[in-house]
Amino acid sequence: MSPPSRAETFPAHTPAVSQIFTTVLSQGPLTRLELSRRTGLSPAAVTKAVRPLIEAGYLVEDVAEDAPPALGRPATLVRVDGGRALFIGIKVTGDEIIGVLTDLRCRILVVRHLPLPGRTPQQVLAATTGLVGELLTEADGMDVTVMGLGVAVSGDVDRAEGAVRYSPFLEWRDVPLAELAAMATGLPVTVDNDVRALTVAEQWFGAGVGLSDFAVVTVGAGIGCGLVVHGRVVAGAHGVAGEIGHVTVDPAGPLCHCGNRGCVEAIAGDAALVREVRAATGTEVADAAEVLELAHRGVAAAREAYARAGDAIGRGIATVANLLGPERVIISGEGLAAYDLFAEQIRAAFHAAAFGSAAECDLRTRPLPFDEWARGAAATAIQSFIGSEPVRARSTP
Amino acid sequence: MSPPSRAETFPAHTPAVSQIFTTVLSQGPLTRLELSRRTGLSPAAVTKAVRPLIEAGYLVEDVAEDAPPALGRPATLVRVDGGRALFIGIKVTGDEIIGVLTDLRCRILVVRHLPLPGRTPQQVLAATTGLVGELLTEADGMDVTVMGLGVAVSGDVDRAEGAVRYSPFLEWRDVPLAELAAMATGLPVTVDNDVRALTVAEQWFGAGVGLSDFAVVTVGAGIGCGLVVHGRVVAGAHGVAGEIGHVTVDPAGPLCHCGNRGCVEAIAGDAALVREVRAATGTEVADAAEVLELAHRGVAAAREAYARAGDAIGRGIATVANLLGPERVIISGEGLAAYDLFAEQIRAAFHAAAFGSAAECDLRTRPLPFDEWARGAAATAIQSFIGSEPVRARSTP
DNA sequence: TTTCTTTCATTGACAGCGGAAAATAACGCA
DNA sequence: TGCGTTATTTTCCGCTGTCAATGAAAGAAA
Repeated sequence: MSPPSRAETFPAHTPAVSQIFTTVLSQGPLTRLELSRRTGLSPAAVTKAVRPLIEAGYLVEDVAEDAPPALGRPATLVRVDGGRALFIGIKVTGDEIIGVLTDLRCRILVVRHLPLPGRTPQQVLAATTGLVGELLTEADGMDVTVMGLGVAVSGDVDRAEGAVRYSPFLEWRDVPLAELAAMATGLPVTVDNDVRALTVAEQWFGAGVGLSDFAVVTVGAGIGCGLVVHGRVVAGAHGVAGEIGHVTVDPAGPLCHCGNRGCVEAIAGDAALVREVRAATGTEVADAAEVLELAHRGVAAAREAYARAGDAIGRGIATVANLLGPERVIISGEGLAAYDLFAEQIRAAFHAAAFGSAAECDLRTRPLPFDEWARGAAATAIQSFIGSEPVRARSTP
Repeated sequence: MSPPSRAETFPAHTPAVSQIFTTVLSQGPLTRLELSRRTGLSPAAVTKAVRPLIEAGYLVEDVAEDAPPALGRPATLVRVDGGRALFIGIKVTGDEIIGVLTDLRCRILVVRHLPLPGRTPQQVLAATTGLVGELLTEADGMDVTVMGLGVAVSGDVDRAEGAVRYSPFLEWRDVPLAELAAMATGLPVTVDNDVRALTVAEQWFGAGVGLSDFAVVTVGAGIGCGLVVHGRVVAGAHGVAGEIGHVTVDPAGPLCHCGNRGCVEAIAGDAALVREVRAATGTEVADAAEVLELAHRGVAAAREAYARAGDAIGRGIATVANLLGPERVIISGEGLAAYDLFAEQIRAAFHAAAFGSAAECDLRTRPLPFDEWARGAAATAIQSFIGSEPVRARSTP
């Protein structure tokens, strides 16, 4: 039972309050004066924005422990009370759904997997509802309310409407998933594309904190990319963006399922690795994990496949860097388990193909447990909860 | 002599005033109510924002001429008084500078060309000062003040600082051009990259009006690209962005001056066209104009060169569309004179390589007289004058 | 101990922006 | 002349963030 004096909603969604909270959330404990510097608000405005957040229990004060003996009044730190609210994130894949229970700081508390009986909206919705129920039961013991549910799905997703426009993988068209899930669970629901959700998580809680222009590249079964430009995740006018997987790197390369030749994904995706090793060795290879094992055992065909994959990924990243000039590119995804096998190739290809000072972009890798996809979904729920949705009038800015 | 009651500075740079003025400037004459709808402001706020703009003479009222007999009080249109202020735009090329005198609506009034005696900052500055002087003389007869000077230079330009970081073409490094030009001319000066300047012009006065996500691709000696994402021109963290010319479309293609193979520019730039035709026919070919003539006369080698160029450009545009999902791509540049020769190839290659609904992007061509580059420079000066510079605090948005 | 100095934080008066609602204006039409 | 209708303006009001001064909490100096 939470203290009755605390309202269960977030304080007013005024710009300053949202901005202050978001800054504390992503940039760790900060003093008010430091907040003032980072946000450009006056110290007075910071005080006024912090107060309701502390009263509502979302922020707490904290004395700096390892404070070096400094002159003047010691600063009090302000940090987010992660335990103040809980969120659930769900990632839908082809054969299972993964759910996480996180706190307000998007730290994973519980992970649950559930196999999918099928891929129809009804089946996925039923499984989601079940998994959410399990996680809610877990949350019951924690005396804190679950404030939102985020769902991440691959494909063309309209986040504002909470609808899946088209998901080739699930074979869905125009499914109002947010509405359905909200009805079934009673929670506020956000639905977003999986790569974009992961990008939000990186932007707020990961390697993208404090950056206004960066990219996340995921390597795995497919090759995906989330872009942050001018501090906002790029959604694309037609729901498609960040399709680095279908950037052509070699028009004479292997055929891709999209119909073209030499897409990054057709060279560096899991299926491509398996196919290449199969063709080169003549032996049956089951999956990417086996290719990885062969490569680590020193099998030349497998190592070469990884080298080609690294080259394609590096070129793809260079294309992103040449077009957008991001400060950083975060390379992640399940395929990163094999990072030692393509690291060198990625960097070499990137530096060869990056134009001018685009090469100064910081390439950084982050291991990505599969759960992180679900965490990304939770991050979108947190974003929505604290009301920092990007909304703008329809005029020329 | 301008009326003494009119202040020579723009009314307060409050958000609403800037937004209203920008909207009227780019979306033509509008009624106040329509402005309210387009900006999301209340009708009252529109009235209050419009008044000081009218008092200062930047906006004027206008009765709708072709008004269909409608019910109720007839609306009064509000439009920008182009004659209220003048601006000068300068484009620096390798061997000459081009200057335009424009009105507040960025309509070109006078064009002047001046050959460059050399490329040192001193020489370019002297020529610029001279050309600005000539244009100021022209302006003298118009009884209106020149309010700003914009300079467009190719290369890595830091617009905020008004400095040219690195221009390979001019062989400049860290030239504080804005400061120098301001000293020499006494005008407020903006300095920006040439393609970005052109993009600003399209965003406010051209085919990008009302769009928050689009791209401008310029075809000519080089292949350039300006990107608008989330309503703002992309500058790139390291000063480089939009380098579509150095996106690889064929790793086995011709060597590019950037050191790589098969860049768009290495296939579709003027130099590439000349080189290919020269190699195929064995005859001497002077420049791109001659290639164009040969192609129009039906010479196969020339037509094929254009076909390959169109293919490369189409693939490059598809890459942009796959990554960013723009609503529209505006194809422009001097090379567009040969558009009939590559139109088909551009579209075919684009549609083949665009992934999913990225193909819904609207490809549109705009002829670009060379003067337009200078007009772009003037557009940056106008933008700066009316104070809609994108400024944001350094926190996570 | 007392008093400075320094830095962090808060307060309270205040200005200005933008919103809501009501009033006003300018028509066609009966 | 009134009435309905749409556009615009006015009036008032709340809210947000700034400014300038004040308070708070240390260490340093006297």
